[in-house]
Amino acid sequence: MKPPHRTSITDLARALNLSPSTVSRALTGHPQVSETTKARVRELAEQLHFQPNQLAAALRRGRSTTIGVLVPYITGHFFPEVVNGIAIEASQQGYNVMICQSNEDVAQEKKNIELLMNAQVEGILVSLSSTTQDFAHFDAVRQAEVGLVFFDRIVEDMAGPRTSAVVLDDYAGAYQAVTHLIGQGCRRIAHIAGPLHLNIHRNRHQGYLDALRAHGLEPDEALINRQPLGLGTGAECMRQLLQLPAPPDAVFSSNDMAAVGAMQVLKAAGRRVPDDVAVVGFSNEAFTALTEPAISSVDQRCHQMGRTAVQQLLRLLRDETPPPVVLTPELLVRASSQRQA
Amino acid sequence: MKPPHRTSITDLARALNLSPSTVSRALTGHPQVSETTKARVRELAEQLHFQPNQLAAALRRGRSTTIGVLVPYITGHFFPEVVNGIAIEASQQGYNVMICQSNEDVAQEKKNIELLMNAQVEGILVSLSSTTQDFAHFDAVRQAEVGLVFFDRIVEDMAGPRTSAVVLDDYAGAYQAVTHLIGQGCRRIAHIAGPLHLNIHRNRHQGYLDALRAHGLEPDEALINRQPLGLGTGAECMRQLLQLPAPPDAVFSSNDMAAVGAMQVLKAAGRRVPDDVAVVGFSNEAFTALTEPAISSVDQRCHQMGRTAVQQLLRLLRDETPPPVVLTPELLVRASSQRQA
DNA sequence: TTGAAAGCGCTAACAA
DNA sequence: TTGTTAGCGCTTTCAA
Repeated sequence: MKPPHRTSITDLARALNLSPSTVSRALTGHPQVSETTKARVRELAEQLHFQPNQLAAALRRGRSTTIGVLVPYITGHFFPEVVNGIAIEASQQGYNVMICQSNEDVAQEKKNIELLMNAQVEGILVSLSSTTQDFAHFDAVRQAEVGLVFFDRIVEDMAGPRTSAVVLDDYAGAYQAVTHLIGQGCRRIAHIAGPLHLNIHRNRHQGYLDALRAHGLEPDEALINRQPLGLGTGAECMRQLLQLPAPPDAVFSSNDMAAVGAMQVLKAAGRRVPDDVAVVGFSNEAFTALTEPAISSVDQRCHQMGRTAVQQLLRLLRDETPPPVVLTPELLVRASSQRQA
Repeated sequence: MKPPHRTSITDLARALNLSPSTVSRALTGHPQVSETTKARVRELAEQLHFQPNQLAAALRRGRSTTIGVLVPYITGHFFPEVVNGIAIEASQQGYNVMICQSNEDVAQEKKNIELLMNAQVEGILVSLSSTTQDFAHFDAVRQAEVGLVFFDRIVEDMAGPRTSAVVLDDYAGAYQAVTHLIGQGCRRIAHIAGPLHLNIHRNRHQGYLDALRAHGLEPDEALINRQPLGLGTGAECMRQLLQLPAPPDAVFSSNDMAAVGAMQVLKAAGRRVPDDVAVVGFSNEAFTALTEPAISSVDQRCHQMGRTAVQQLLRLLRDETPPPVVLTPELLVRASSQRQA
């Protein structure tokens, strides 16, 4: 069995009676190489389907042109969209992308960070696993002169060399959503808030509170629920709300799944959405457009977030120190919160 | 500014008064190294946070332990789920994953294949772009002794060295779905089939026809629609079906989006689902569980497909010649097709 | 404008 | 059990 020989620069050099260095230079378009030589080299390379060995080049240069991405998981709506943005921007900038998932597990997160470091990536884009409390594994990254950009789920107080972040302005999104509901005439707006130890939920909750107060409405603790967010809990929560002496005339949910659950209960109870109770969710999941009525939701600019994360990383690699980027979300008004004029 | 020196095997060797080879062997658990030396090496490696340079190792070994994945896009439901399966299996088998998307464009597909080859991947898992007609760019892959596994969207007649495939048995999925509808008492079953030039749609269509005939029902051309599948076309198609002299008592749609469209029209027209008209979709998209009623659908075993693709690749790399794998889909019966007993 | 030589960090014969 | 040596394929001084 003959060795699986892929054509190398040395091969080209031999065939053309040139030195490897010249061939290498010709291929990378070095200005000091004569046009004729360049032409000869390129022609042969083309003809033999020559593919340069990135590994060798990277080893020699000390630059891999690869960036690592570490997300809690790659399914659902949000992360695939962000990763899509990352992939597109990275490819435009001439970088490859290596993707890992932590499955919301710190141990795997740690392992994956090592893996990416071993692969000699030039930078890492991370969205933290929900179980991450200790951040020591990221120190190693920065010591190794590898860029680090957190997105969406970030380490709050992690200013540091070669580190930046991209987040969504959850506060503004919630504020927009609630302001919109008030504009539709709603006065008792419930909030399915999610567990407040997560910063995204905390910020959305604050946006909710501030929007109410800014319009002269006093938040009512009875209208606020802090259960984990899911279809079932959204439904359960709505049932409780309907039994209040003064039930709400709107619901702002911190995620879309819970909003669906709430809406199903409303419909089953014979309440009209949006006329009796208006509903707004958060994340702009694909299914929000498919329920009946379609659910208004806050779009998280996933794609933009991915692109921005890559851009931040490239700035870090140029030794700039870009401040964290905060993206402004966009409220998409659909039937669930649009009352007749 | 001091050079960004990451600890190397040579460093460890110097510090321990050993040769690099011994250190290397100790690190990889070579049996011929004394336990004491191993312990010393490991301890120092730990202490200095030593991370081996994969690039160098891969170059030397001629094996990158990286596999490439090329999909039309990484958003939506199907591909992220498959990629998830790939990532998990690959990681378990000690491989890294490099992901590219073709955006349904042959040119990008070609470019990405080259990119992956340059990165010296050991194998590539591909789902074809819908515009791919010419397959020359894949010949190069196999000539380079790189494994090639097609999944979902495959090259039909591409038997070849170091090549395999994983697909879903679309025919069986459709057959199951239609048989189920017949079992629910449906007799005039419409089919939103999608354009039949795509093999997946063709196979599902055939499954539909055969299931009908197997139960003594003659297919009615008036009940079959071949428009591209979307929310709008599903709705449009349903409107037409309702105007037939003998409208259908069930709809089997080749995808879930069109099923939602059809169901919205049914509800708007005051038909009860499933009692007047039962509905079954295909793909088990997340939103099928969220509509009202929830839509029965055929699950495509995305996760399994990803894992299997990796397994097939590893077999190819062991010089086996595994036959293509055909996965059997699973019908998930939900409210949209479940009539009272 | 081109070539010679060295070396990125690692591993694997072969030797001792 | 450990060390010596060579080289994976590429880039990059330095010299011609």
